[in-house]
Amino acid sequence: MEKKKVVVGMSGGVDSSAAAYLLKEQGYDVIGVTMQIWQDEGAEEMQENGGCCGLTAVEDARRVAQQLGIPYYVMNFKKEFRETVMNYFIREYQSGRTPNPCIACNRYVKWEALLKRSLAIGADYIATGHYARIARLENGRFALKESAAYGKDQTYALYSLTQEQLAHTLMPVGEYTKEEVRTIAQKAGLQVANKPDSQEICFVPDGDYAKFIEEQAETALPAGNFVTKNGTVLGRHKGITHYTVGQRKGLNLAMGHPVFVTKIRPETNEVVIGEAEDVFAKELVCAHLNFMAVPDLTEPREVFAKIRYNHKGALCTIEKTGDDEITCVFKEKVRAVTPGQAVVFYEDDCVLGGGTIER
RNA sequence: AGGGCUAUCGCCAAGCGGUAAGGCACAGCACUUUGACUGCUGCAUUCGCUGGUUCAAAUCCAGCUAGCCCUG
Repeated sequence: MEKKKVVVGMSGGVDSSAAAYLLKEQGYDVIGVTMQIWQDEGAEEMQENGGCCGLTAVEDARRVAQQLGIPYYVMNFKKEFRETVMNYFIREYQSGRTPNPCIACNRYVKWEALLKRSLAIGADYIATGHYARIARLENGRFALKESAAYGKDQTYALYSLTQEQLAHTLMPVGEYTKEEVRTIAQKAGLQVANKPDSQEICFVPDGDYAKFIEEQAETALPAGNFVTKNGTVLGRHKGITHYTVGQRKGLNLAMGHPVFVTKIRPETNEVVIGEAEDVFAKELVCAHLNFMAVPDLTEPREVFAKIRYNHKGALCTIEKTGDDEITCVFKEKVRAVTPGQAVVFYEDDCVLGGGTIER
């Protein structure tokens, strides 16, 4: 019988390289693809920028593909990335919210644009080096399950995948720990086995996202006031794009004790400042829902919710409070519920679904 | 232009004759496929200025300067 064809998104890093290797071993007809997303042509010295979207990506990925003896292509997704990730990123910050570009990239670029193009060239699946497992549940639905790698699980950033997308996705690395993956890459003789993990926002190489926004938008948002919840003015802020809920550093407020951003009010251009305990909240409301393990939420349910990447999760009760809205009441207060970030619901190690935090 | 008080790192603030605490802010690093949080490290050879007393002064004395308060 004919081998299934799979397109592997190769970043040049260990994980996706190992993924390609594993799939080849498993007998798939593997095609390596690197997505070109934000790099400027001829961008010279972004070399350091390892990881998911760095520039050395193409070079490293091509070498790995060659080693594995699989066809390799570079596909240009700059337009899609620009529109669905960078512009979204800028817009969100300018609205006083805090976006998660990785989630947008997964959703719109990897699992929409890349999948579409891959299917178009005759592939049955796309695969990535994400630390997550895909399972077919008894109810017939596809769902993500947390990876075997303790601190590395990436299901949070993938909660928005649809059934259709999951049906055409493979994540071979999800069965292993990071150490095991490095070992696999080493044994396979891949030179990228020891590349450091990626981090920070790939299209903001120097980490100064606020500066990036100002450059891209070609205009900085106006300075405004830091205020207490009672309206007392504490000082001036540099523009709301510089802040996020729960932030402490960079406020330049010497109050004698640490103070934190509690809320951002775009309407009045105010950034509300409060005490450490003021940034804890008992509940949140999310929208733009996506369901995974279940088709919908018909009655209240007790689940674990992660409200940011690397959040350990907190016990809560979720209930549908609108057509496309869920209210989540936590058993214990959680720190820094931040509009714009995603909340993902888990039952055991299985992703039930999630949404975008609105308030 | 009478009287009193205070002047120590960007902010707050210990110190009271024996050779500059601490907090906040700030910086760097670590952590991290988002933003944050967190942790670690660093951060006044110098105490408004000028003299004096003393083996030794930020600490005592005098003058000057500045700010605050009260009384003109």
